[in-house]
Amino acid sequence: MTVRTRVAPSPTGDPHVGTAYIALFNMVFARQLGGQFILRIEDTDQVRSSAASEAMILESLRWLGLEWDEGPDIGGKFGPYRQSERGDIYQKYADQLVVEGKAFHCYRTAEELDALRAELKANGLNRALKPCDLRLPEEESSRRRDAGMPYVIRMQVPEEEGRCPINDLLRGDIELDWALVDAQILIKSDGMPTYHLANVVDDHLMGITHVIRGEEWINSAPKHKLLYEYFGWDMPQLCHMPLLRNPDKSKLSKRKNPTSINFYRRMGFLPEAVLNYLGRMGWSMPDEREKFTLAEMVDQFDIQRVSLGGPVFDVQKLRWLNGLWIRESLSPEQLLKTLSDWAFNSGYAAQIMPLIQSRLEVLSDIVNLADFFVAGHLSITEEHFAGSKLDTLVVRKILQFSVWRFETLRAWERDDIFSALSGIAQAMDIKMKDFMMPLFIAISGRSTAPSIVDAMAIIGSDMTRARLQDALLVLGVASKKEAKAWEKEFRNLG
RNA sequence: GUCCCCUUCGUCUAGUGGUUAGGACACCGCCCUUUCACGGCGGUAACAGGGGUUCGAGUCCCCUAGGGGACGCCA
Repeated sequence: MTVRTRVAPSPTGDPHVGTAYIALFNMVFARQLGGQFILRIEDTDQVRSSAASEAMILESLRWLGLEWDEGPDIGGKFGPYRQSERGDIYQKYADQLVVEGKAFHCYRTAEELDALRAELKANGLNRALKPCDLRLPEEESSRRRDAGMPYVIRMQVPEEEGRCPINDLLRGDIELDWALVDAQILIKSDGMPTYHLANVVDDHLMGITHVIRGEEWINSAPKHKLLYEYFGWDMPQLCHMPLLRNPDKSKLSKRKNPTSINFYRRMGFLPEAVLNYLGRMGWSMPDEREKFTLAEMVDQFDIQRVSLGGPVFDVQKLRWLNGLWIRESLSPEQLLKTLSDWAFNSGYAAQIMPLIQSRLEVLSDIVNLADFFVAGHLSITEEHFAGSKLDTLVVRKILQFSVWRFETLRAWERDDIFSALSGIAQAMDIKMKDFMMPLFIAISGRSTAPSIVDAMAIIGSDMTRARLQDALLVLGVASKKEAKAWEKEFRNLG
């Protein structure tokens, strides 16, 4: 028996706690039954990730204590489906479907697709785009082909009404409407496979027997099932886990919560505690104990004990559990080692030294100079911003725009951060000195501190974001009306 | 809007036809204590609503409501 999970990379390499959550349940499920657990980087979209961001994600998952098996070599190891090494294996299978009439080339442009969707909607048809919608007159089709226009390979799907039964390990049989299943693209115009094709082909080649994934995938299960049928392959048993939620019950998201494993690591949570907490999301030990190790979870695991309501990720309870781990599972000697491994080591602390050396008169000054490098949330108030020459409204915008800009930053490095910030300052026509003041306060808690851009790079993107958002909370987050206006203004900054 | 999934204290959950509906976080009170924390003891607090089935329903069925998700050349 072989279980797999797929992790989607993010440009900055920040692994989402939701990813770790799913990975944990995959691993525990597989290990309990003595099977293999395979982790694969999901990246058919070359824009999203780099080798560096993938390495970061895997490193974070290892930090948590997750371990996975290599799995069979199907033409490439972990990593993106770079066209040179991987792309062709999917192309082959897609071509096979085309030959068999189970997929077809589609020359429709993005504009045409928009129009077709709008037309369906205008006609009151709640139906996905079907092969018949996409069909072009034969001459037009060949004209585009001869002109060398880009095309995609789409799968054939049933056009008639009907239901597709899907079996879920936790929910039993579910029926979905074929009407909602579109002629899914299998190979994009750049030659890369989509998740749907890669997923099915990979899982088959790797002999995957069970797929545990997030609930958001339920709706695409019919496509996957159909592909298995087209290929004549056995379909793995599906199991959809509930989605982790924000306190407002929406799907756990970066905008409302720190979601990166790296944030919790920087914050000083122990990996054992984080994993323990994730294991309590939607699952409980038979004896209801709150604290348990990964090994204990593996030992006692029963997938049927997963409860289906989407659990709210409660940082307060995670803090309590982490405290329990610190108090009960660490000797004073181990605590010291844990602390130095965390931040008082030559890796982390060494980065700080060049920034503070010129400011130090006596060594004890370090506490006041560098506290914010090891702190989590800072306790700042409105008064901290009193020294700024700028209007509070402008200060709030600076903070918000910075947060938004950082969201699109590809790499979290000093120079990129600096140019992002100076770009905003210039566009807003604010002197760099005045522009940076609120950021100094948000990040360090003071208006005078070592280079704040360096500090941001050191404390990491999630901690930076969290502190900026804390500051925004102090000064007042944008109201709905403001948010709309600000977003427009932000876009126009260029 | 359409389809799918979900619904026990504010939050995480136990519960698989008969329970005073249990535990944990948070909150409140008391004790311990030079303070605070830890720890100990106690308290407030939940079966979304309505219909069935049944001697009996948090547990099974139906309807309604609410929440979430999906409707991409993203995964």
